Amino acid sequence: MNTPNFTAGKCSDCPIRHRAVCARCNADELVELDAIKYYRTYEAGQTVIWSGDKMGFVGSVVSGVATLTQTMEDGRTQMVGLLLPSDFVGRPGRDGAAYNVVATTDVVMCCFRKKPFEELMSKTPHIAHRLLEMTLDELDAAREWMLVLGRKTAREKIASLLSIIARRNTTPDNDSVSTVFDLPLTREAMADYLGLTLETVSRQVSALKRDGVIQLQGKRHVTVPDMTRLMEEAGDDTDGGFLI
Amino acid sequence: MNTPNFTAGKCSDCPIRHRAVCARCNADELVELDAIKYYRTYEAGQTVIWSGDKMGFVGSVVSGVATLTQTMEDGRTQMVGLLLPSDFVGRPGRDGAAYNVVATTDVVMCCFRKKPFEELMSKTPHIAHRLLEMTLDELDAAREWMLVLGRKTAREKIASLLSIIARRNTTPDNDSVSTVFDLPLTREAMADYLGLTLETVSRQVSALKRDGVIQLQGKRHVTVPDMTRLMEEAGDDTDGGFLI
DNA sequence: CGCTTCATTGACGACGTTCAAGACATGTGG
DNA sequence: CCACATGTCTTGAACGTCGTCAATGAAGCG
Repeated sequence: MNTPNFTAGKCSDCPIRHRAVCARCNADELVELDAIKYYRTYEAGQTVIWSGDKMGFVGSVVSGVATLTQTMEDGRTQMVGLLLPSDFVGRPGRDGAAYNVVATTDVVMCCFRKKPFEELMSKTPHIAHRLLEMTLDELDAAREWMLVLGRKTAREKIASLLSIIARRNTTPDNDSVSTVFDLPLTREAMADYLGLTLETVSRQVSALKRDGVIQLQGKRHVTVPDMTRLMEEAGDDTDGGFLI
Repeated sequence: MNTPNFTAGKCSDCPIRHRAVCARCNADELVELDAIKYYRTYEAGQTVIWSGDKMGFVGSVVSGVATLTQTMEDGRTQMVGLLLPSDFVGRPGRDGAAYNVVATTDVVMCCFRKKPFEELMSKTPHIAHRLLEMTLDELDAAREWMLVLGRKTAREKIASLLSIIARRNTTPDNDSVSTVFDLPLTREAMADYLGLTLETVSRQVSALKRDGVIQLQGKRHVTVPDMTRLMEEAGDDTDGGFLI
């Protein structure tokens, strides 16, 4: 139900039309993209791409959530990206995948065959410009996350993750102030995101609940009565100083 | 002496001509860039840009080393980027700086006035393409660093930092195998990079020295007798599996 | 019902931080 | 030349956060 059925294919009806890599394209360019695109679906838990494998395509997440992870030989793993609808997957100009991509919910991807996509990119500036913009945003997000990983306590890390998900994933709430959302991640995935163990994640989530910062219905459904409080717990500036 | 005197201004003689944001530009485009560029020098320790300030320019590091840092209200700081010669500073399309930029050695910057640079970017694809490529590389580096911050031990972190600096900063060594370089960072800066305290950095550097992984002449001059050993200590794949 | 997966909770210990003292190098002034 | 100050780094001891290991609970499914 939070995976809307979009596998039809008309770009004009596409839910991510205005935010994805194709956002700036005009009608003509969309026709060209249309010719090299196809949809693929992945079930929750399925691996989309293995690190090191040759990639035949790049693409956008249309619906669902996927994760980007790195793994060391001994099995320690770190998530390095959370892919939400409209996020771009793959790197033009590179053959091999640098990370594992795993679907954490059912996922629909809009894929472009890589070679034609690269040619299209060099012909039309709109795609390249949008991709640059998106990459710069991701770089900012990665750097924000470096602060979380390097300097925040376990409690602050959890609060940071919750407020990020809340910001990108809120379902407009009927009863006013409080923010409500579903966690798209298991405790283990949260741990991999935050550089913690799943036990520590569980403990800190419980602690935030005990202290009234969040409420839980089941294990995944979260209510935040006071976002400002949550952001204070995250150690962030509460007065969101935004850059344009 | 490791700050070569380049403040003259002919792009053709520029030491970073082939790697910076201008790398792909042809002669005509260089002329246009030339018209909006100017050089600035900063002394070691000097702040180049304050986070939040309005930025009138973007630019490239020509020589020297600078750092990109984020700071929390209570003073905890995390380095999120290490700017070496040819690296790009600033974000086209954004007015305010998101990070502090501090020169750790004497630095020469090649600056472009922001507005004209943005106009030039939208006219010529070469600059935008090169910037996209560089941004993707930086994103990869940031993600690599997330693994270091989230999952590596203090000892592995130090070894990781040393091997990165060794890779980008090696002075070709007369006597064969061993790798020699100068650390451009204080212990405190290393700590800020690695999400550690300076005491822990000091202890782990001493430990690596005691165990023969590195040798020190003074506090900054490092000799690595066996790079493979160092990379093992870093927890990295020793067989550098490279992506193209 | 048993089986699996995901999550919670407790006890204990290791790793890294904190606090504190001291080493070492460089520079300044008497 | 020595006394003194300053900045950078090293080292030690005590502490605390988070990881490890293990048992238990809760929910979904054949």
